[in-house]
Amino acid sequence: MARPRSELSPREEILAAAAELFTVHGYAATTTRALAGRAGIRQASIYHYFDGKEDILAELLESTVRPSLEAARALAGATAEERLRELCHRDARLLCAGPYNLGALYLLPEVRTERFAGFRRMREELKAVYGELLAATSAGAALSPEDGALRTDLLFALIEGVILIRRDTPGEMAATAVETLAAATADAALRLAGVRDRHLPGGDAGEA
Amino acid sequence: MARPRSELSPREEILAAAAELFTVHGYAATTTRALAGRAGIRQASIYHYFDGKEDILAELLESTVRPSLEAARALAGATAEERLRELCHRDARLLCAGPYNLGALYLLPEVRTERFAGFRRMREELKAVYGELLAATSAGAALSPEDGALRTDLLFALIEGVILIRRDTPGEMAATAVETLAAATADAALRLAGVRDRHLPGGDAGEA
DNA sequence: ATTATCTATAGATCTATAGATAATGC
DNA sequence: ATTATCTATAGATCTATAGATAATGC
Repeated sequence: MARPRSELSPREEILAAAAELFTVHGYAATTTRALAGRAGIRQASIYHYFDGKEDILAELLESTVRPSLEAARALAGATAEERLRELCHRDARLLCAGPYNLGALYLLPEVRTERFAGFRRMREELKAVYGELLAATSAGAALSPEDGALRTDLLFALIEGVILIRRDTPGEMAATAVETLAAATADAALRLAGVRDRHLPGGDAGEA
Repeated sequence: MARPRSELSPREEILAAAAELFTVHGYAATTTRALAGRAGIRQASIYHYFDGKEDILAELLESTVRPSLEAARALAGATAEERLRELCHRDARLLCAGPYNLGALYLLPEVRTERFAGFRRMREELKAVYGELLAATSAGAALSPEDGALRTDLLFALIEGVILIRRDTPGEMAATAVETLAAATADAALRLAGVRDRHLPGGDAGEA
């Protein structure tokens, strides 16, 4: 139709609208009409690009974990401790950067339904990587399998906790604030994991 | 009407139904009809007990943080470290005990609306207690105000992360599982806070 | 011929209120 | 007289589809 009111294709426009409205108001409370309004098209035109409202959320969810999962499989650090820090730092940054709090989509109650099992599986895989890395550290190796699983849950919960922190912060975070939070989260995650910091005897890595 | 189909008054029956349905399906996706059905009454009868659907959620939210907040103001521990552990342990237990994952109500997108400002204020007060306790520990006292605020956010995020952990656990947690998770969460929280465990050189307090 | 878009609407809800009826407590 | 409960429904949506119209790409 050659009416590019912005850089984005209509399909991307719909996804951007959904990213904003689903994260702020939730899935059920966001009508297809509101979505269309924000995307600059008519309500019915959404169905030319998506089979239904659920498909929009599914695409957003998967496009959000996929980069984390792929990055998790290609970590550069030499030791398990270094790779774990790298993973935590990167995920924390992904969660707090960008114009919308996309991680908040994970929190939506609708995500528990069968339709989003694909997303949940990817998220479980990501968590499994955290578990393997933790088990490969000297602190993690000292734990029983049950305690290791428990600590993995807590570690992963802390990373996802960044979503909650961001939700309480109004507006988009500045680039420096993103870095500060990501670094502090990685530090906190390693302390939680029980990894002793070998650089500074005080305990804090202190990248302030 | 003298038809107590259970121990609960109709009003409590409605709140119990809402606790279940709001935590599982969310607020917007739960209809007043579904609520009434679960409570064993007719849809319109809800309005005899509540002014509207929002009031039901508001009551659930406030009745969930209030105990945490009151307990936070009456901690028994002698040192700040002990009181912080006590607070973390108690909140973690409150979040993972009970038949429904009531903490999941905090995650609902609707909670950000003006109607629930009262709840949000109470939650902020609870977080402030965490911040004060952290600052009173030797580890916390060593931090700049900014780093202290950041670490408080992370500490609080970990505690609320228990909600996410529980959400991934099917069914109600057994009493022993609740204790294990609450203790592990408190341990993890203190490591995150930077509090050195003075009892065991290994790092873990280990109340398993 | 296919792709993109729109208007109009079917069909299914949903919240909250109106108004009736019955039980309860003075 | 008040409290509890019900049936019925007004009024407002909401999702998805039908079907028309126009632009695009062979």
